[in-house]
Amino acid sequence: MPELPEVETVRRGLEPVMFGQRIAAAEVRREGLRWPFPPQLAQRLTGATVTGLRRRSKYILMDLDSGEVMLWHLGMSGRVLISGVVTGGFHHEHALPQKHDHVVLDMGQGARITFNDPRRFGVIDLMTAGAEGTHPLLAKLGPEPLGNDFNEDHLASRLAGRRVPIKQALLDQHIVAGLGNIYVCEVLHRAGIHPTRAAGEVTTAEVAQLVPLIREVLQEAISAGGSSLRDYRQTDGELGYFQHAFRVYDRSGDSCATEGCPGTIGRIVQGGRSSFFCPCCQR
DNA sequence: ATGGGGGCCTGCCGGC
DNA sequence: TGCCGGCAGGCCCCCA
Repeated sequence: MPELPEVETVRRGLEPVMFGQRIAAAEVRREGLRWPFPPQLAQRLTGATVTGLRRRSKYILMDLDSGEVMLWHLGMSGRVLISGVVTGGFHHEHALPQKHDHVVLDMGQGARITFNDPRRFGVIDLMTAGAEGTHPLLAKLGPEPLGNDFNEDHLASRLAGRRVPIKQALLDQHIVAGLGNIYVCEVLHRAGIHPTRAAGEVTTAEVAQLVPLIREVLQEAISAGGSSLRDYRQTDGELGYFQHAFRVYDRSGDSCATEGCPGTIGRIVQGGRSSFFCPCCQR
């Protein structure tokens, strides 16, 4: 489910109710998700104050005054909902526990944060502060696509000589961290690049276009609160609305949105994932 | 090093 | 109505 824009939207939702607040109670309702939770998770969280909320790629990092950092990944179906607070004059009551609510945090001020994940591909872990660089899930990640380390030189050097399709290269989190299936499809369409083209065959000029287009698509999606297809929701339960701006993703059979292009959006499978593209204007 | 494919889970949707 | 196959915003791991 969540790619960078969705995770950033969740982070922004959590910030006002978690930053500077104490975790009064932590309920851990199963042993783990994709991997077992760290030992004594609930005890290690209880009483800690959140001193920072950061995002790295598709991970949310919560700094705790206990000297630990909690890492969340939402996998394919993870959701984070906030209840018990007033937003926009509306009071969100605590809901009854739902199926697949795995971890519940009650903050000192009354907000409740619930991590729900039906497919359980998500991750929750704890690490020592400052250990981000060595955490196995974070250590080898490529640069943040919205940061300065992601630029034409970096992308060109990582694509050079690679025979993998550009679609799969952009999904590779070691090359650039945070893109997923939706946004790679959208980026390649805006760039006019066919998803099956070998990464090493993407020209210098095209790489130069890809960098700002990746930033553009991600920024637009963040501004829209992410994309809601099936399970994703913002932390207040509202849908994201970038899905209305999709030009190719899940639009097989639609007319191409490119000005003057007579093409029809098609679908192929690459690396076991659907790729949506216009065979006419993507070459 | 690179690449391909399997596997982890649950839920939903369409076809028969 | 019920069953079954296919598919889903991710990513690790093993094999050649």
